[in-house]
Amino acid sequence: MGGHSCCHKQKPRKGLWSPEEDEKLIKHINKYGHGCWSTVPNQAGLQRCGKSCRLRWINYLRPDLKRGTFSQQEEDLIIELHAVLGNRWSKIAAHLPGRTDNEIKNLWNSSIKKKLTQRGIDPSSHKPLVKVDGGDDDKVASNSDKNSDSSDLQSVIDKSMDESSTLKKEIFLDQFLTSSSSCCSSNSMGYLPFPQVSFAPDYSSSSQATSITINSNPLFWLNCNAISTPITTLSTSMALPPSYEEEDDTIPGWYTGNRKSVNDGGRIMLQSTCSFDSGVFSCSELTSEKDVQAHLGDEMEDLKWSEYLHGAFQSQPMYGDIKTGNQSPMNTVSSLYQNQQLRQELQASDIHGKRFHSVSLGFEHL
DNA sequence: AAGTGCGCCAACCGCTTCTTT
DNA sequence: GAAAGAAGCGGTTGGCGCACT
Repeated sequence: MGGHSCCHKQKPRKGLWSPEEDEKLIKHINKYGHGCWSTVPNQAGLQRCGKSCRLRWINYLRPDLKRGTFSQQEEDLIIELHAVLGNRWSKIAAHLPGRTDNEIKNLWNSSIKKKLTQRGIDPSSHKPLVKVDGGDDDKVASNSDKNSDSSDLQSVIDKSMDESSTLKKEIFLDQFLTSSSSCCSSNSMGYLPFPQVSFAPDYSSSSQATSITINSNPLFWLNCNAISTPITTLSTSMALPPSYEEEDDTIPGWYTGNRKSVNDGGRIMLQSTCSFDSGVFSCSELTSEKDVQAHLGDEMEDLKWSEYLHGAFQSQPMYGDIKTGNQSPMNTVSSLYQNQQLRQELQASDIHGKRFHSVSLGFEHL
């Protein structure tokens, strides 16, 4: 494209902006607003393309920009959001006030990517990297590439999601987003009759019992003040090694995020502390999807179901050394880690294959 | 001091999406 | 519904500054 309508008349200036140009642009926008960007260069007396003016304003001159280095919390949030949203920088930026998509993209490419790789995490898939057997020491591969046997929960999920239900989820989400008409506040959100998948293999009778509830309703994470996050509530006793139970809040290994461990009559309940105002969701609260509108912060989010799946199940971050037990101000992101925890716990179970077959069957009912 | 390599970041490019006519 | 223009987005590039040799 190169040639915008605003650039036809005269050859636009390129390259870095001079302070004079900045001043002109600021003055003009402060006085008149930007209106149509293609007319800004002429009106402001700039020999720039309107697109270039827009970019300069958005990325550099806007008064609400937060300059300076990213905090650790911001970085963590970016990583977590990236796990959910992928390279959708503008979406990610929407959750970091004062930061631009360009800034975040640059940070990702220059810094975060490297850090994750050093920590043995594939920055694109957010899965742990593993050494390739017999290969070059430096060669690593995504864990999921290697461990694809049927006992791998991830592959089970991937298969069931990718092959049989992604299309349905997309259709569903389309309906969900387009049919939405009423706004739901953070404490009166609507619910879909979406399968709240539960496996409850008699957890009252056996120490081997595992009760897992995966709430697959996109609203559970779309309607979140700070970040969209799937809620995975799990109450389990068998999957946790004794040390977990003893250490209460401290889960060794990769996860030391924000969680509570509640002793519930012999069972250890790991509970999300997601910052949903309403706190507890129940099936009885479900309403028709017609009544539902997803909110992500203040804006409608156009997440597709397949992306949700990737975020919730396929792209679980494992940043044990990032999370150091201190609670992030962004509480809501922590539940992402819980999905990872869920996976790990299920991997310890010899029955999880069946369980996730049930998940996919459940989704089939969409 | 000069040359080189590297990282960071602002800006560009081209494509897609949205809006208007 | 189609076409055109505008805006938005994400990948990529290029230049600057710094560290190292």
